[in-house]
Amino acid sequence: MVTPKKETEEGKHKEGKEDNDNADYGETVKECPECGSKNLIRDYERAELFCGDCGLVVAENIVDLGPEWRAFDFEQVSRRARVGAPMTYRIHDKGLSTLVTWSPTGHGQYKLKRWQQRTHIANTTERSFIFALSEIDRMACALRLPMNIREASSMLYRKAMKQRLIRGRSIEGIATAIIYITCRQYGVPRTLEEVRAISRVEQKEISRAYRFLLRELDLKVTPASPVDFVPRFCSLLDLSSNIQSNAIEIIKRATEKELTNGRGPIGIAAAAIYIAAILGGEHRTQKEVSDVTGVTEVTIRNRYKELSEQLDIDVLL
DNA sequence: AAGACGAAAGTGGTTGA
DNA sequence: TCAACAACTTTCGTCTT
Repeated sequence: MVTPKKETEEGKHKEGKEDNDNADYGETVKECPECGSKNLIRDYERAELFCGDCGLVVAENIVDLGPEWRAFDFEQVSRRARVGAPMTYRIHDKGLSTLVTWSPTGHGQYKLKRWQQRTHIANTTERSFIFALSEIDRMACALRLPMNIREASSMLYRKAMKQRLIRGRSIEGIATAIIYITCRQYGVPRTLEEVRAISRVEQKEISRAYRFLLRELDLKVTPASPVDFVPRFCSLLDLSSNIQSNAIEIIKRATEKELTNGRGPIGIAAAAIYIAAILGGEHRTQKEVSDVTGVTEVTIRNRYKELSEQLDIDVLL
């Protein structure tokens, strides 16, 4: 993710303003509009302000949204033009409903029948698309995801549909995988387990759809960083914010020493949190951390042994 | 009694011939 | 397509507090 450095003022005004209504939100907002939490975290590297409790991105400035974004130039252009109601991707026809008037004069029944046949296919795909969007919305709500992620998910689904990738596959599976992918792209990753819990399909199918989409849509999803999980896990464990920053510090040092290579990011995050909590006098048992993060106590032990030894951290219980 | 520890065997995904 | 492989899980007996 590359944060945009100051371009010319011109460019800022033309590009930025309409696309991101929360442009200066970050300076004023003090609590999460979604859950009311005051635990807001400022991430300068990613140029975003997000809620430590629900993961809601309150304000952000992300420009690099991946290669697929640019393909939708037309919509972006029409979005910038201040004409008509704002369009949203979460409505199946982008909010532009077409009213088909039927004239009693003309060729009557026969033509109507032809029209119905021709549009039958369109109607069924349309229907499944509506269903997919409602599913995306349902899951996004359940995961308390911010609006921008929901919109991005809807867009991705639309793209997959345009490329005829849905045919013969489960809508649920694809939709779930898309949620999973989008969370990753926005740096607020959910674990596979968390996503599975709110989905109607099993993990195996989510994984299959996930790999399939990455391949077919040629998406680049950088491996999740352990740091991305820390705020949410810490708040689930009811740990104070300085524990949180200590855990992130531990992860950064571990990354520098390349202790994280080839290890699962969640296990690293779990161990770092476990260590930071003990050092900060807010001890949590391995079981508690395990329950929240979804990695086993064994893995937490192994990671935390490695980290504490290699980083010379004395953890006295 | 609860938590931490670690050995050993099992599982699912990745890789390379 | 298959086997080797590494990370992680499951299970379980033991030690520590």
